Amino acid sequence: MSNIFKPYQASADLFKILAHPARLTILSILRDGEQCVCHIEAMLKLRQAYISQHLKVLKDAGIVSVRRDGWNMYYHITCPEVFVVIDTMFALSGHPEPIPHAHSNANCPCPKCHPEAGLPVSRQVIHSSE
Amino acid sequence: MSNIFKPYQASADLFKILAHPARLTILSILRDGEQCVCHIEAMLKLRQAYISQHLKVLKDAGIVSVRRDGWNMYYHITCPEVFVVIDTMFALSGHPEPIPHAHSNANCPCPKCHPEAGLPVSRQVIHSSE
DNA sequence: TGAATATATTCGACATTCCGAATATGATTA
DNA sequence: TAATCATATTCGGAATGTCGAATATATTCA
Repeated sequence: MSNIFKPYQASADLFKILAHPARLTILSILRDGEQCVCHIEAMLKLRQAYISQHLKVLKDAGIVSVRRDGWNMYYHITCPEVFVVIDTMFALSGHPEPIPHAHSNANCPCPKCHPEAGLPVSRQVIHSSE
Repeated sequence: MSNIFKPYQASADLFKILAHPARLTILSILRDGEQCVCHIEAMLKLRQAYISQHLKVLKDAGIVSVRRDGWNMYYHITCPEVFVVIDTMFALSGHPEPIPHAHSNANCPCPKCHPEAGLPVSRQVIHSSE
């Protein structure tokens, strides 16, 4: 492509990665520590494959990495600097400060959130919150 | 779309605007003051219509505004806060500080750069720089 | 080994963006 | 008014992104 664009190509590419609300939401969930896919799934109530696709984009961009633990894949942030960009943009678009990620352990079936951690999610008892 | 994304939609939209090297380059030119389209054209050596298309995107997003002066349209930044985001991203992608925009007046035929300002560009004498 | 589980990949339809070519618009000068 | 000038818009094809459905993979348990 045009040679003039060269210095801004990398920035533009990274902006493109951030230009999707699903990915921004996923990053906000990973922000305060690693989470497995099923946790993200439970939080966002979105299809697993859909989340996996976005996680792949983030991973290919070097923003997150994965660690396997038994059945589960735990994703974590490897480039926390992106949050400086994201927070600035978030403030710019009307939000004074980042939204804290509410870990609603009660409704999340993943082994990290659930008391009976380690059991297959399908065998865990979901505690109704009332 | 999904309700969960709502808080991040505006941020994602703005990221999308910034996710193009041509637009980042144009913004860097406008950074230190308004410029007419033909100045941008001369700096980037790109087709006029192409630049106009990107300027429209930036204008629709509320990042720049236009002022007419005779034949020329002068664009200027109306949302300088975006540079906080851009600079942060630029630093993140390997550049310690923003690239200063070199106004090479000698080669730019626009009325703002040229000594015989006010004449149609086509009638101006381009001073070779040697 | 085979079934169950969490997650990943592939495929395809659809939407959007990119960008060149051609043309239109609106201001200015003769 | 007609020609000229800077800039804008429209159109269309190619490339890319989105996202659902189906399927594949790797791990663990029985």
